Amino acid sequence: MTYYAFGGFRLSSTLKEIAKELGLTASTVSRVVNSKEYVKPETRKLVLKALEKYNYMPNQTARNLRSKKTNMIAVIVPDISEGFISNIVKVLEHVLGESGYSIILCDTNEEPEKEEQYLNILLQKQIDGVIIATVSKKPDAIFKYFDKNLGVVFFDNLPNINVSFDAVITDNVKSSNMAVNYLCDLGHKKIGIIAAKQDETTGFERLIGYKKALTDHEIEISDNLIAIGDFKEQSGYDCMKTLMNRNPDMTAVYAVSSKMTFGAIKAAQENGKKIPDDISIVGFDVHDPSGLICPCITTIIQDEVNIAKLVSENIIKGIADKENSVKKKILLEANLVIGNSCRAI
Amino acid sequence: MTYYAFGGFRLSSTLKEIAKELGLTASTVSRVVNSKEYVKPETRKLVLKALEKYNYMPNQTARNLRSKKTNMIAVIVPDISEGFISNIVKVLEHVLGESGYSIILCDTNEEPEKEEQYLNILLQKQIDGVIIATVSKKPDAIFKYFDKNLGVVFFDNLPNINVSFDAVITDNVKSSNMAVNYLCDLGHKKIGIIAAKQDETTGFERLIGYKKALTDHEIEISDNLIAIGDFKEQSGYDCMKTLMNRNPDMTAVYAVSSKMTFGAIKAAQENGKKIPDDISIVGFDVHDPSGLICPCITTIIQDEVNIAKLVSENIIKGIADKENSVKKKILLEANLVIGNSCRAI
DNA sequence: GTGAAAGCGCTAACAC
DNA sequence: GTGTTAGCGCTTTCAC
Repeated sequence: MTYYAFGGFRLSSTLKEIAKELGLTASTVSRVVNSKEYVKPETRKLVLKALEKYNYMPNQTARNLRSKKTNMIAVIVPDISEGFISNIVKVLEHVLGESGYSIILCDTNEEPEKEEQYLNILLQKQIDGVIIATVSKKPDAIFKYFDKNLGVVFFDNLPNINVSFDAVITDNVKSSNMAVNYLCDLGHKKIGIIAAKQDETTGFERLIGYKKALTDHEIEISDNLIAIGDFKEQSGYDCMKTLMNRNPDMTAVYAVSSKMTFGAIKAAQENGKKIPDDISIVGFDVHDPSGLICPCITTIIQDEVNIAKLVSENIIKGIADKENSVKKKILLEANLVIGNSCRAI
Repeated sequence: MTYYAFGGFRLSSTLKEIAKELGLTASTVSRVVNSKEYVKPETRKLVLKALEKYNYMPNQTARNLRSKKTNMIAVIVPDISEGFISNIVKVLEHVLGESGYSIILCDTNEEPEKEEQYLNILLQKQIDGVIIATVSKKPDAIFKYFDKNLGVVFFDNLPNINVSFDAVITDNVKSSNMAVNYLCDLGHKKIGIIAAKQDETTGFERLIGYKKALTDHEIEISDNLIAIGDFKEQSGYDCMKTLMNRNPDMTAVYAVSSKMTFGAIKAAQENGKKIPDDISIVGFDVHDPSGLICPCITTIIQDEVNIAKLVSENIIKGIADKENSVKKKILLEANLVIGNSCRAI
């Protein structure tokens, strides 16, 4: 087995050092490093050999200072351990990496204040752009950090503010509509919803879609069938209990987040309800990497890959052409993935 | 609703500009910014007001260049969408953030070559440290990037090399031992293992633990009961098929990764085997955020929070005292979480 | 207490 | 073709 001293051959030489070694000047060496013209072929060869010999690596910090670019993009998310988020982050990292960007990951743990703290640090770090799934209720607090030198793209949830900005999101109204239509078409009339915070666009729009579907099917909207949670499992559980209490005749429930779906199912099972025999369930963002969840849950699945690709595309555009890039909101369609958590009635 | 021009109040002024405004010099303003002594109280007050007025933010790029520190730590992982990894990354980000570090996330997608590519870029970016769950088979290729200016901590899988380095890992031998002991104690004699790549320490050591448990229980080790996968679901499926073919009398299987466990279960179910009635299964790293997987799988769960905390602690130490910090390997115990995928025999 | 000067490592405009 | 110079924004001696 080969023996190594910890630490390999990095000598971390500078342009100047190498130039001195060769009796040249930093400019010339720089020209070679950056493959610029106007260097005598022989000189170039000499320099290249020295670069190799000293294992030269350009110091990006110095370059950043000069170019006022860092090739770093921050990705601010509420919870990296959530499937929907980590799937998107994975693609973001991959696609943006191919364009030479590195990703600074910031997990706010769903705490709005942390978004501000992060933005403060990140701007000092001179990042080129920020991709953010915000949970903030105070768009002012966030927007004040954005200036023309920063590319910004929102995804998942949007700030509730009257300014144009770039965003890539799922058409939440349409998705919910699809989910609830599906239940209506199966013959359900008493359909509950476990919605979410109405001051977040995701929560708000998903409720709209539910109402629209009912209206389209000429089913009356009843407040008794609407419960508002906070995206987390416990609230799904609590909401489900409430809904079941209030509506003994409810035959289906639509829950607008994965964790609330899990909570709802546990509440139903605890009350002795079988899924889908006694109650049908449609979820949102329910990922099952195991493929072993039973019953297999019918759920809305967002187009994570394309969300990430479009976010990447737009942040790159936004960084390249800060002044003129037209701010736009891109809506993607989601899919209803049919499992066996719903039955016809 | 308030109206905003996109872009808030950032004026991105420099020390020099502010100094000029006040008829002072950058040094003095710098002293105030950095809360240094030797500034007349009145001057300080004046400067503070100006800093506020112009919303001064120090340019970290410039500071980095000067201080040769960036307060950035790279985290290189094979797959951020895997539960074990994202749980650890979440804690790392949180703990290291509290110490003023930002995290650059690098997902290698299990491709060893990408580790080298990343390290190359990261070193140019002058990161202070790197935390890495390597998948590389050529430790040389990685080690050559590590010098005394870089804090390095390994976790999960270790490079197979004769150099001392910092690492925090689960005691794989002991964990496997625990898993297989459990099966033995339930009375199983014909216990299969779906192990993993023997050139990765994780794969290698988990097989050792299996053998040790059998030996301790005076059960003969049979090659027929050993299948080697690659951590992924398909291989778990394939290995399970092979094991079942070769050993019709096999009553239990231990799979050393979550995805292989899922694959194995599907293969078993496809062959009409009920779990745990016909075959008992113990998995590794099987996370079920839904709590709805049935049967609930008995599995080894690593102590992710403490792994992340110890990694953080050690990378910080390693960065602070590069020369003298003693390189050490920290072994943590895992837990066997009992579900209902195993039965006594 | 404050300023002047140098320099972190690199690049680019301008000279020669 | 190559060197000289200046400067990105900041910190830190060293003078005064």
